[in-house]
Amino acid sequence: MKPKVTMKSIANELGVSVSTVSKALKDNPRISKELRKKIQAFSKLLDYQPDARAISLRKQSSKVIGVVIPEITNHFFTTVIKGIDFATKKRGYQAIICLSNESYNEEVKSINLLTSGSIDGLLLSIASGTQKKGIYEHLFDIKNAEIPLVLFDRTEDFIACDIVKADDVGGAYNATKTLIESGCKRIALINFESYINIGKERKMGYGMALNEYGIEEDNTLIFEVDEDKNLYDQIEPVFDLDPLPNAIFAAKEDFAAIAIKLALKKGIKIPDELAIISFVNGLISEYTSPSISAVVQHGYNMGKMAAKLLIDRIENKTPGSPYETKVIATKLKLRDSVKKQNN
Amino acid sequence: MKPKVTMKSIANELGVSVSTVSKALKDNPRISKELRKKIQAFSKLLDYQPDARAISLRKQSSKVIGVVIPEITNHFFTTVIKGIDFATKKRGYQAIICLSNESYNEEVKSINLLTSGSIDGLLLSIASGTQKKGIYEHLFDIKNAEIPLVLFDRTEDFIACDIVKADDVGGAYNATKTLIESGCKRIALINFESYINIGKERKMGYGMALNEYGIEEDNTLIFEVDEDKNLYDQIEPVFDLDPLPNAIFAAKEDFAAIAIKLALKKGIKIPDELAIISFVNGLISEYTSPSISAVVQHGYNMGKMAAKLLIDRIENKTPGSPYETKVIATKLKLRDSVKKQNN
DNA sequence: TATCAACGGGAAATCGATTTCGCAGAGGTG
DNA sequence: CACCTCTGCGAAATCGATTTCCCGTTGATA
Repeated sequence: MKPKVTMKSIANELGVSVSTVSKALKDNPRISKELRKKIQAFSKLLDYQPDARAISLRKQSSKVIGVVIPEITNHFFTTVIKGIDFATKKRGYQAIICLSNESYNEEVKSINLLTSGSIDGLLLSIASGTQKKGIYEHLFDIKNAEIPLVLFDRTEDFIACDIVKADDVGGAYNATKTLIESGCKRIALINFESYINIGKERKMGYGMALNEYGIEEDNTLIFEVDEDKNLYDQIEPVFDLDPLPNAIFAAKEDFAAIAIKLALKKGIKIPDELAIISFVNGLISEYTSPSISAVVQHGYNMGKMAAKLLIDRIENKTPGSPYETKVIATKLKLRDSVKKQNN
Repeated sequence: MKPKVTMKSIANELGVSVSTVSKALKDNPRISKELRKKIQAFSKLLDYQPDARAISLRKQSSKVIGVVIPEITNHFFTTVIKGIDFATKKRGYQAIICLSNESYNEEVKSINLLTSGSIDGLLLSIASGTQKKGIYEHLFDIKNAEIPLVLFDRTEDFIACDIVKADDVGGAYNATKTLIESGCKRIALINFESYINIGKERKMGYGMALNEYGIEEDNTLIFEVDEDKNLYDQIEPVFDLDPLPNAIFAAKEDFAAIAIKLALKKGIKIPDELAIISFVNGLISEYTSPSISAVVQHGYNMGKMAAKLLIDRIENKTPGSPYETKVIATKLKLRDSVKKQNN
C-alpha cells in the first residue's frame, strides 16, 4: 500500500501546518503569495487529490445527487438519465445512479446507500414492487431527514415533494382520439397492471377520448399484462376477440411490437384492418414494419426538469416555496401503423 | 434544519459515551447486555442511520464499487449494468453508476468523482472519445492510486488490469462464415470507425472468415460510419455498389435495421437477394420484418464476470495473481434475415 | 487482608479535510 | 517609547464514526 497524498503529508514534507496547506490550495490571500505558489506546485507534482468523503463530512455538502431507477434496460429511463446527467453537470453537480430493479427491497437499499451521507438530494422513480406493496415509509423518511427529493415518471401525489411526470393522460387521450378519428371505434387497450400509476393514467386518457366520441368503454377490450410473464401469451387473446378490434392502443412499445408480429402472422393487414398506436419507450417503433405510430415522451426533458427542480431545492432558491408538479408534454409521432386521416 | 441523529446525540441523551454507543450498536460483549439492548432500542426509535462518509473515512472501505459507462441509452450496456448490479449485491457490495457520454473529459470527471474516496474499486468501459484521443493517463493514475480496476467491453490491453470482453472476433467470424455458407460471397461490412477497439476486432473476424473461404477482402465493401452523423446517409451508399452485395454484416443493430429499411424501400428482397447478420445491442432485431439474425453478446454475463473479478481483487483473494482477460462467448441467433442453410 | 482477573465503561487518537481564532513580529503613529 | 495595526502562519475544534488503551469496580483467591 502506497502512502496516500494528503494535506498532512504535504504539510509535513514542506514543514508547514495543515491549515496553511488548506488555505494555500484555496488561494487564500492570508498566505503569502510565494508560499501559496510553492504549496500549489508541490501538490500538483504529487498529484494530490482531496478526499471527497472528508470534505463532504466537514462541509455537509457533496455536490452530488443520487438517482434511483426502477429498470435500467428500459430505454425511456435511460433518456431520462441523460437529461438528468446533462442538467446536473451544467449546475456543477454530479449524478450517481443506483438501481431498484422494480423491487421494494432494492429500492430501500439504494435509497439508504445514497442518503447515508453521500448526496445532497435524491431523484427517484418508484419501483413497481413498491407501488404494488403500497408502502411509502422510506420516502417519508427521506423527507424527515430533510433531504431534497424529486419524484419523476413513477410518482405518487401524496408524497410532499416536487414531481415531474409525462402527460400520460393527455398522450393517451390524443392517441385514442387519433385512432377514433381515423375511423376506428372498437379500440383494444393493452395496458400495464392497474397498480402502476402510469397505467392508470393512460387508461384514463383512453377512456376520456372514448367518452368524448360517445363510445362506450368495453372491459373485454382491456388487457392488463404482467411484465414478468410471457408477453406473447398475454397479448394473443386480443386476437381471439370476436369481432376483432379495429385498433389497438398499447401502453408500452413492446406490447405494440408483439401485437404487430402476431397480427402479421395471422395475416391481418396493418393499418387497414388493424391500426396501432403505442406509448413509446424505446427504439423499436421506428424499425418495425409497418413502423409504429407512437406517443413520444421526451424523457430527456423530463430528466432535465427533474434535476433542475432538485438543485433549486438544494440551493434553496425559493425557500419554503410550495411543491410543484411539472407535466412534460407528449407528442404524437405518426408512422405507418395508422391510416392517414381522411380530410 | 432538524438536528441529525448521530452517535453523539444518542450518547448525550442516554448519558453514556460515544464509544459505548458505537460498541453497543455492534453488539460488542464488552458492553453489558442490558445497556446494549437499551442503546439499540433507543437508536431504532430515533431511526439512527450511520453516516457512510464517516465510516468510510475511518475504515478506508465503503463496500461500494463505481461503474463508468460510455453511453447509457445503449441497451447492451444496460444489460451489463444489470449483471454488475446483480453480482455486486450478491457479494454485499453496492454499485453506483456514472456516465462518460463517450467523452474523454466526462470520463475523467466521473473517474475523479468516484476515486476521490467513495469507492473500493472501479469498473470501466472506455469512452470512444478517449479511444479517439488515445490518452490513458487517467487510467494509469487509477492504478497508481492502487484502486482495483477492471475494464469491460471497450478495453485496452496495455493497461495492467483485469479485462472482460465479448468474443468480438469470434462472433464476427461466425456471422461472416454463416453468411458465406448460406451462399453469399460478396459481403459488405458496416462497421464503427476504426479507432474503436470492438470495431477493429469485428473487422478482424470478418476478414478471417473471408480468408478461410478464399474470398479476397474488398475495401469498397467496407463502410465505417460516424455515429454522430446521420446514419441513413452513411449507409445508403451500400446500395449504390455495383454489383450489389448479396449480404451485409453489420457491427451494430441500428446499422442493420437501417439497412433493412433502405433495402425494403428499394424493393430488395431479404434474405433472398440480400442476407443480413448483425452484432446486436438492443431489442430491435427481434421486431423488424424480417427479423434480424444476430450475434448475441450476453451483456449480463459480462457484467457479472467483471464485478466478480473486481471484488476478488478488492478482497484480495489471490494476492499478486496475474491479471486475467476473460472472453465472454457470443451466440449466433438465427432469424429471418438469413437464408436457411441448404444441407 | 492483599492480590488479581474479569467486567464494564470512557477518554482519546484517528480518518482527511475546513475554518475560526489566536499570536508573534514587523512596521507605523503620536 | 508606548500603542496599534497589519501580515502571515499555526493550533485546535469540528464533521461522525471506529478502535485502542486505560481505569475503576467487583468478586474470587491465596
